[in-house]
Amino acid sequence: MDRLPSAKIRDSLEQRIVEGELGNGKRLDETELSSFYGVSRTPVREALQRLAESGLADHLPRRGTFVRSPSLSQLVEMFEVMAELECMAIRLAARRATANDIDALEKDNETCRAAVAANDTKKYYEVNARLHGRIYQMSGNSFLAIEARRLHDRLRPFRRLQLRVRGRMEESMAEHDIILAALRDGDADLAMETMKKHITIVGVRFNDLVSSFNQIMGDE
Amino acid sequence: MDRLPSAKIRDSLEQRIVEGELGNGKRLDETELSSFYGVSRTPVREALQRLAESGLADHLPRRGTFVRSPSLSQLVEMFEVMAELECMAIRLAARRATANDIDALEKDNETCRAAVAANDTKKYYEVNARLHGRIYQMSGNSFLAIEARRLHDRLRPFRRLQLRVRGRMEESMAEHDIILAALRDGDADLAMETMKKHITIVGVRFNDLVSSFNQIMGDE
DNA sequence: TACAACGAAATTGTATACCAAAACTTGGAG
DNA sequence: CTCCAAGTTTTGGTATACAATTTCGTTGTA
Repeated sequence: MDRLPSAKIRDSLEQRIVEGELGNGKRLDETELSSFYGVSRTPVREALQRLAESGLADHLPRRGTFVRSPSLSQLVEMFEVMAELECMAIRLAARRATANDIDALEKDNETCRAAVAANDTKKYYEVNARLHGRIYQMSGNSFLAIEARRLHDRLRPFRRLQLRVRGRMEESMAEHDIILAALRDGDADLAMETMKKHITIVGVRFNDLVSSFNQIMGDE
Repeated sequence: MDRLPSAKIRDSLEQRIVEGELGNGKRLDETELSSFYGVSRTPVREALQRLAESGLADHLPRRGTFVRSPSLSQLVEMFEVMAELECMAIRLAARRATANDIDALEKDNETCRAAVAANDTKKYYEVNARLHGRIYQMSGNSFLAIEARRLHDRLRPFRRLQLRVRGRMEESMAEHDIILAALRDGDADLAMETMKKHITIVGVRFNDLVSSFNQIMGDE
């Protein structure tokens, strides 16, 4: 699998954006990026076009391309949609999951729990993402899986908002437990209900959210 | 609003794809397109990158860019997700709709009904799209509105599948009526339930679907 | 100081020419 | 007919040039 430089650049930029290295309206200078990646402007421009198309950047004609960090209200909207997609995935997964699938989830969940105990947030995020990705796959709807993963990735830098709230990490683990148990029982309704609560940030007090948000975004 | 040539080409290609002019794995030749649009290869290549990113085309390294027509199973998956998004939109809209909003919907619905009576399918599709778009807006979640519209557009050439089935058009109108009435009553549950039925193609018999699909796609 | 106008510098968008690498085509040879 | 090799085509990318704008800095003025 020999990917093209332009595709690699696109992915690298995506990663650097969602990891926060390039944040908050940062200008993506074509010549600067071409020297950074050691290529000419052409592949860089193509990468930027694709970033803009996928919504991670904003392209203003003859002005430049800028990292698009969603506003707080857009962020809430995105989480609202994410909750719906996760809900849908778990509902389908509850119908289609095999014992093997659920075992794999349990395993991830235990790894997650260990990460919480060890206070290893990096590990937690990583395994958590894998767990949710597994659920998307288990839904049996590959289009849903792709879209959910895309949105999940895009929300990654903001997901920690959910965990800033005191005790949220333990609560989150408890929700995972309930969801997995519901999956084993084939109780789609309980799984959905818990998942919606699990994802949504509506329950987070608005002030907490705004302050965390400003911390992440650099406040200005 | 002076758009760039590359953006215009991208949109033109998108339109030509969803309208069916460029269908089913059609190769998008860079030099051919550049002479067609009277520009050099550069802006064409950028337009193709964006098309591929948005999922309307497939980009195979060093082989070319091809119109991506979803397989039948992918199509079912996409409609499944579409139903979920529409459901979500109508649920939110039921909470937030003003009398004015609903009046506008009623007006579109009447225009729709007239189009059905006159057997004017083109008009029907157009107004139907406007009506659904209005519901997305009414959800108050602009991110949902954008995503729903994007998927709606991508499914446009296949939406007629739903209407191929005998009597589906009248049934569809009846569903619109129920949804609007439910909106007026603030009955989100009824609106959602009807909307889900309205969008989903699961109810369509599989054979009907396959044969219609093959007709559209050129069968081969 | 504040500010408006003007011009220089920088950046984007496209054109053009060119080339390497990979894929496709074609024309036998067996 | 199948297989293989040479030639052709197409893509991905470099380098360069240049028009269209935007941005920035400076100057002149109130």
